Amino acid sequence: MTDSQAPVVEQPKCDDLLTTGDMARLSESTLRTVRFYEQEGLIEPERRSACGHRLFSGRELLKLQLALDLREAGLSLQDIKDLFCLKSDCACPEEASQRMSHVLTEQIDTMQQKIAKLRKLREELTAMVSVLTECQSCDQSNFPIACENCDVLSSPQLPRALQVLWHES
Amino acid sequence: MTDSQAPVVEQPKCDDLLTTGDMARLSESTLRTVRFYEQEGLIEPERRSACGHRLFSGRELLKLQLALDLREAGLSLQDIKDLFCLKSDCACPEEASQRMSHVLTEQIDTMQQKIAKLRKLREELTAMVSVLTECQSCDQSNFPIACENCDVLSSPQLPRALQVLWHES
DNA sequence: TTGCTCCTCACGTCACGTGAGGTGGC
DNA sequence: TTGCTCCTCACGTCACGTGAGGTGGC
Repeated sequence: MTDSQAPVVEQPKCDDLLTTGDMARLSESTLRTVRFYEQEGLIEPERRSACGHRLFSGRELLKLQLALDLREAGLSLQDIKDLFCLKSDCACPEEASQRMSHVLTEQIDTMQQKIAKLRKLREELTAMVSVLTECQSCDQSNFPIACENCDVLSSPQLPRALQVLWHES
Repeated sequence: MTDSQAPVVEQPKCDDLLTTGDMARLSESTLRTVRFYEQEGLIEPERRSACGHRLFSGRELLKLQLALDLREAGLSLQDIKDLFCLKSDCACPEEASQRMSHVLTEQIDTMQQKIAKLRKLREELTAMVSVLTECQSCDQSNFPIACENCDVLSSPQLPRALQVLWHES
């Protein structure tokens, strides 16, 4: 298994720590967010450099990335903090895995609902764009008054977005 | 077509207006949100009642509902205001339909990306819950130190959420 | 008189954004 | 000396939440 030809010495690399800027770049967030998440107790630098710069481990980058994804999914920072310390707040594996599974299952559920809502809205907007292609070649001079009587908008089941964003009355 | 048996007189019903409370209930939002959206110029009451209560038309309810859905999808109130007055800011149907289609297509795109991100995170959490079922019947007394050497967590491609929320180091 | 629904300030909150002014190593 | 990256306040912003105190019709 060991390659004696190229004995790349696996350095312990215990010092390849990440700066705040590294963290921001690698997580596609901002300096401000990295500092804010530290202040809120979501991540913690391993130590500070001589001149006071924060230095984070790779594990903290993982935590930051997961936290950002969970935020985007709609969880509050408090929710995420609770998740981060759920396991260590438990006394035994049964309790920990049960509580964790319970919380995660709830979150999976609300994510599913969000996905469904987004899909529905996306469908609505897509339907609207499709109707609008008919308007691209409209030759009515009397705009937008003529729209009111236009047969393009006379469908009985006009998508709501079209009613609101295109129809007047 | 007219049913002479039951001549339901179609009232003009020009007065079946909605109160702020009606708007909040029917849109599943709050009194505060309805008033805030009015203040920001997204909706407008048809008139006020004698005692100063806002009275909205059904069309404003549609606008409010769409606005709330677009907000949930990630648009800012300014984005939504821009959408609401895009058509009337245009001079001809070609310009209006083209600009509207362009904006909507961009939004559909970002929604698609959001859906993809949510699906991915949901998959990650689902995978984690599935691994956790193995921990439900764990008989290790030495929790959580024993987890570190547990073969359940020794998979080479452990989901990130599991690494962050379950693994210690 | 009591509930209920509405009203207008006005301060609070959450998750950051955005300068202002300063430091330290190439 | 100049850029670059980092630092700490500290005020601003967006989309509301949350009382406080008051009104008006059943």
